[in-house]
Order: sequence, then C-alpha cells, then structure tokens
Amino acid sequence: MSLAKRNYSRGDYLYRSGDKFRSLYAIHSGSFKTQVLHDDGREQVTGFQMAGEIIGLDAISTDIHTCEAIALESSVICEISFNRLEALSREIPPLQRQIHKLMSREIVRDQGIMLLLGSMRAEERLAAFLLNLSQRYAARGLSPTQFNLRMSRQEIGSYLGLKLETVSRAFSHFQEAGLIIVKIRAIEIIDLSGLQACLSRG
Amino acid sequence: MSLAKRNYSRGDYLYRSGDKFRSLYAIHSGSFKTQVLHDDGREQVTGFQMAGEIIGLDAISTDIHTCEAIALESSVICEISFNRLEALSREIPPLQRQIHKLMSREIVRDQGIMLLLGSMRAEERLAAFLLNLSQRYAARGLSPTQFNLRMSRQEIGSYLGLKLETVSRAFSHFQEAGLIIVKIRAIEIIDLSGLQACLSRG
DNA sequence: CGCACCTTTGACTCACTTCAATGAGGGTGG
DNA sequence: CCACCCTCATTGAAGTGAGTCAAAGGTGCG
Repeated sequence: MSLAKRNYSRGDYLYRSGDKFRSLYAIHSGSFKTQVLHDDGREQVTGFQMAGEIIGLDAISTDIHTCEAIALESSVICEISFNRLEALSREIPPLQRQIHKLMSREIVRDQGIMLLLGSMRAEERLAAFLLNLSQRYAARGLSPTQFNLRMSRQEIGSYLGLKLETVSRAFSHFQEAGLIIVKIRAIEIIDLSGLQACLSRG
Repeated sequence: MSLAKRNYSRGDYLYRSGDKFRSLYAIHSGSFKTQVLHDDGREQVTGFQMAGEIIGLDAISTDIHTCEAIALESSVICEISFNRLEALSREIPPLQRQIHKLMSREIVRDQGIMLLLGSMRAEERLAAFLLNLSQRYAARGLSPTQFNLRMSRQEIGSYLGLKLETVSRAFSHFQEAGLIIVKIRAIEIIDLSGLQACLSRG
C-alpha cells in the first residue's frame, strides 16, 4: 500500500474538479475544505475535513474528481492508491466492510447537510455547524468548547447556504445570548445545551 | 444471491428510520422517495428514486437506516442481501468496482443537491429538478419532454427546500414563459434549452 | 509599518413564506 | 350514476428573514 506523505500549505489544492482520479487522501494533520463549482462561477462548500478523515470518494464514480479540495492550513496528506486498497480489501473482509462503511457514512453526512440546507433557519444552521465541530474536536481528544475556526465567514456561509454577513450576525447574536464567545476565529462555547436547544426549537 | 421480489403500494414504507439494516433494495419498477426526519417533526426529502436505482446505502454506515423510503406508486422491489453481495464482490473484482461506483455516484448526486439547496434561487431549483427528471426518463427510453410527476408539490418543495406554494408559482411562471405546459402532474417540456438557460443565468 | 483582507454593523430591499380563499380531480358510497 | 368529500393545486395579499449595499473597524502578513 502506497502511503506517501505530502505537505500542503494554506490555499493549496489537493485536487481540482476535472482531475483524473488516482488516489484517496487521508488527512494526517491539518484540515481541508471541499467545494463544487457551478457553471457561472458560484461555488458551494460541501464540507470541512479534519485529521483522520478521508477525501476523494467522489471521484470513484466516474474516475474524474467532481469537486475540489483546498487546504485550510498547513496539512499533511497520506495518499492511498485506490486500486491497491480495493485489491487488499478483497483479501481482508473487515477492510472491505470498513470501506463500505466509510462511503456510507459520507452519504449519511450529506443527508444531514441536505436537511440543514433545506429546512433550517440561519441560526439553526450555525448552531448545528458549531455543535458538529464541537463533537469532532472532542472525538480527537481536543476541547469540545474551545477551538479555532480554520475557515472564514464566507466559507462558513457557503457551506451553510448563507451570506457571510448573515453568519457574522448569527455569531454576534449567539454571543449576546450568552451561548458563545467569539473573537474572530476563536470560539468558546459557553452553553452547549443552549445551542442544542436552538436546533430543536426551530 | 437472494433476489426475492416484493410489491409495494403507494404510501408503503420500504424501510423506516431506525430499522435494522438487512438488505439493499433495487427498484424493479415504480418509484420511491427517501426522506430524513428532524427531531421536531420536520422532514426533508433527500431523493426520488426510479426503476433501476438502488436504495438503502445509508444503512451500511451504522447498520441502522437513517432515512426512510416510501413508495410513490405501485412498485416492485428486488431485495439484495448485502452480506452475500459483499462476499460475491470479493470474488468478482468488476462487481466490487461497480459497488464502489454506485456509492460514489450517490455521494456526487448529494453534492449536486447541496449546490442546489445552498446557492440557487427558487426557479433555478425547479428547472434543475425538471431537467434531472428529463434526463432520467430519457435514460430509460421514455420521453424526455413528456412525463407524469409521481410526487406532490409539497414533496417537490421539501426536496428543493421550498414551500409548496413557491413550487406551484414557479410552475405557473415557467408555463407563462412558454417553457413548459403543466396540467397538475402531467408535464410537457416545450423549451428544453430555455430551461437550461434558467440554470446558468442564475 | 502599511496594506490587504476579513469581520462587524446598519439601513434598506426583495425573494420567499405565511395566511387565506378558491378551485379542480378522484375515489367512494348512496 | 351522481353527489359528496377529501386531498391537492392555484392564486392573491401581506409579512419577514435573509440578502444586498455600504461603511468602518480589526488583524495579521509581508
């Protein structure tokens, strides 16, 4: 299994829309955003990925990448040859199952975003976003209540289907309500259950 | 490979959110909608599936279905044991690749919906929806310009992140513009390229 | 130190939602 | 076979949440 490591700096493309599919990419450290492009130049961020997550699954379908992945900070990537992974998984059934689970998890994640984009209001979306980040930091042994955002308001807005001003206002409003403390990209969640209540209340 | 066929009537559940994962389901004839549920009862339609498509991929992730699938009309389903499919795919590499492509295609489809929900206006969304249906009917040897919708305005709205009234108004507007003829659920596309232009124009 | 970029905030606008009323089909039972 | 009812679709009018436009304030990088 090829496990070459490579470094990427903020703004570097891991792959672009239209690139030939070569490998999957495991994020060893750092973080990325993935986005799809519309004909007229509009772009939609489809996800923010952090250490331990695997990207590039979109390209298996047609052997061409349909989205692009860009580093949000200095990052290290392990490249995984998909052909060799497939071959290996034929010999190791648990690995095969893991690959299937990985892809299925991505499908479930996407469904959650559709729910968010299709039926939540602005502040619910941002609350869901913050809670998701919180969980993922916690899963990595980091603080679930204090972290630095790796992405701009504009990128958050694109991901959540909102304009950057709306994201900024929602942050301010959460802060006024005593739910969080925002210092530009530094976030502290003061009232986790309050944020969760934001979600269910509608 | 278990390939038991079973009939479903309009409104029947193929599976519900929370159901144990048993099989994948190939739609032999008819059509389904899949939807995810939010705590507070809101629901988001995540897709409309027709003959030849496979549903249930979401459940591989956790062995529990995360969405529900409901028949939109009388339909016939082939149940596919996933364990047997996995075993078989270890012996038949092209089958393995097909399964991966299938799951990847679902991920790409979901990305397209995120783009739609996150950055298109109401009429663009409906145009994209109609063009997508048109392509899929064409791929099945049916007319790409004349077909009957299997779903209600409310269901289309949920899928597109719009209220049913907005969907209805967009249909009426397309008709006034000479792009389509709508008779409740019967659609005739008069000006395919006009609809396509709707998309790129913004 | 200075420039470029990001963020915040306010005022105004608008696309979509909400509320409400009317109308068209389709199925069922008298 | 027709009348009734129920559901779904259309349309109008009024309301609102988020977008747009604009300006000012912060940050951090080179």
